[in-house]
Amino acid sequence: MQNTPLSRESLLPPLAAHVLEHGLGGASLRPLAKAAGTSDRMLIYHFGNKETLISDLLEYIAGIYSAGLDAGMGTERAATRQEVLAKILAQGREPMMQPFMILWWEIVAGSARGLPGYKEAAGEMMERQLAWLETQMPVDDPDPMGGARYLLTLIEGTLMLGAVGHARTAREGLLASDLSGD
Amino acid sequence: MQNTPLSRESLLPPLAAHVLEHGLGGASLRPLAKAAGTSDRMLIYHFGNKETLISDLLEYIAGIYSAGLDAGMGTERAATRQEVLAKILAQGREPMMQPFMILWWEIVAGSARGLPGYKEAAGEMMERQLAWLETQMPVDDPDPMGGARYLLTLIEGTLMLGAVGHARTAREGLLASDLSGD
DNA sequence: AGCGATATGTAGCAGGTGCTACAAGGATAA
DNA sequence: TTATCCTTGTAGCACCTGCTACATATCGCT
Repeated sequence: MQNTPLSRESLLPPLAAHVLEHGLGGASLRPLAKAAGTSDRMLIYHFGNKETLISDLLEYIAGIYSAGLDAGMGTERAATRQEVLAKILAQGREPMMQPFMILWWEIVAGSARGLPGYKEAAGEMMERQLAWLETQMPVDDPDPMGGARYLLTLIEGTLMLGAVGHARTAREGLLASDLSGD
Repeated sequence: MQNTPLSRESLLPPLAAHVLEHGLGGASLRPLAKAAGTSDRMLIYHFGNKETLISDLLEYIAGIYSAGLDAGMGTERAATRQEVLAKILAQGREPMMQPFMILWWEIVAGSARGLPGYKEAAGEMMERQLAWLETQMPVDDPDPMGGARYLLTLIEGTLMLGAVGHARTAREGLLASDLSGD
């Protein structure tokens, strides 16, 4: 036995990578351990049980998502709500974000079903996205707080429709909104 | 061995009931079979394998969802888009719809991950909801088709935020939309 | 040097997983 | 009656599941 001892902190990054690639639902200890270069035995030792592991992992993933949001975009503001929306939807379509988007719906599902740790992680991510959205609102927006919430609702609806193959429906819907530049 | 032989059709209702209660993710053959009063052996016999079973089950669930939509609401039209939205969101909050709402996010997650059968079921449900929504649009709406798509996007975003404990965020967002009666 | 706490490897347990082999019941057709 | 097919029950297989018992190595402390 050698080198730096494992710890929750050192284990979480490879675990998160594995979950981002393969999902949460089918995640079981032995594949997770293999991805982290350890054994299931050690995962249980460091996290206590699987439930805690998943909770900690979700919290960690929420953290890197938030950090990615903060770092991901410059400070130039959009001029209209419509531009903000377009910018964010374009960002969500980036290939780099894809594993995240896919995982996101699993987190929502777990949250809806009340699985431990899921709602906290999902709520945190929403909060961060909302906060970030507020900073992106046009400077002359009459109601930046409310507008950010409105856009968030539209964004999530659009993403959901995209996830089930109805991206076009959402696109056509946005054209019929007050955002379409009428 | 006795009475009416089993068939896919006779098996699907109890299977759907079980899945609506316990979810799709952890659904395994033996509990499913028990819920249907049979053995895993017979489920495989009638459906071939688990994947086909789940696909057929999703299709069936999409069907009963559609039927529920058709039967669920009267024909009196709302006068404004806002009223349509409020009516639908109220319907979604009904306790009877809760198992459906919870299952829905699992279907979305499976659809996003590309699991077989999920996208078809999710797409079908969206299509039905959209069609139904179009019939509910105000008679004097300038763009019923686009408006229905716009409302669908808002609805799904609102439901998602609700699923992760941010119902309030969505509510405040809707107040900042053009629907708020300004 | 000795001791206790921490960290890890090896083996294994009881139970669950999808699925299959085999046999047999019952209905139907010849 | 006999043959055939459809349907079902009983056992079981190989594998995976989370988790644990036990032994052992390593490190800091006294």
